Amino acid sequence: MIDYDVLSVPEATAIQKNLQDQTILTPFNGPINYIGGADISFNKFSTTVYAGIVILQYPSLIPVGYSLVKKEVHFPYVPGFLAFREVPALLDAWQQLPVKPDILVVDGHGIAHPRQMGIATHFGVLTNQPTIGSAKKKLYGQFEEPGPNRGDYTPLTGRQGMLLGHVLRSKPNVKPVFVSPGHRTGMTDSLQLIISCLRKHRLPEPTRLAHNAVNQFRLGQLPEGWTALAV
DNA sequence: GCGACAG
DNA sequence: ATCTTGTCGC
Repeated sequence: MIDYDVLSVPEATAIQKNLQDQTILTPFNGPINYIGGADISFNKFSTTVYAGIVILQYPSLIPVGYSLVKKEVHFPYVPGFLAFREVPALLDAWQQLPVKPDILVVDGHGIAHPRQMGIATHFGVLTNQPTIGSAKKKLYGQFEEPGPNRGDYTPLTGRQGMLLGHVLRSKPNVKPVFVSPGHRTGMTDSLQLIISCLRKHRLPEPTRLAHNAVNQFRLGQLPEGWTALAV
């Protein structure tokens, strides 16, 4: 495995281009018993990142456990290269899972990226696992504001009008979220799955719970390692 | 040169 | 991303 911490942006770009043609975007059919949510948290100006993956039952969306890992990172945050900063820690959290979820929702974009290699796609290709990207802000592409009701959505397009994902109104009166396929998932199924994960909040349950977990972990409220919940 | 810019 | 008070709306 390449050491992301010592890469230059040009070298990272070359890696993205290489991983790009390994991406599989066929629709996800398989049944879903467990779905995962992945996110990262860190203190400003610190090189320590707190990564976590939460596992939820599907379709109840009841959390059954979480894998938390602390790691040092030196690759800086550069728009378009988020994966080189967060993927290493997420891989540690992933390997620590006793059982893998059927599909994973990553906080960030999938193919809605300049080179179609957002963090969800990058992580998916490396682990060969089905992933979906769910981001709070646009990185790349054009779109029209979706309607006001929960579930309303509009297409996110790139060069030549290529469909990269969707802009989804996850809740009334809040900014929309950006959904795009990561790896081994398609455009329609990824959008529908995220819609099925919406409850009372702006963010879909997998990433919302992952965000809560890594934040509590960073604040010392939760222990590192794998923790099974009593459900 | 100017605007955009995941976390 | 994180920091951080009050305030508006359902």
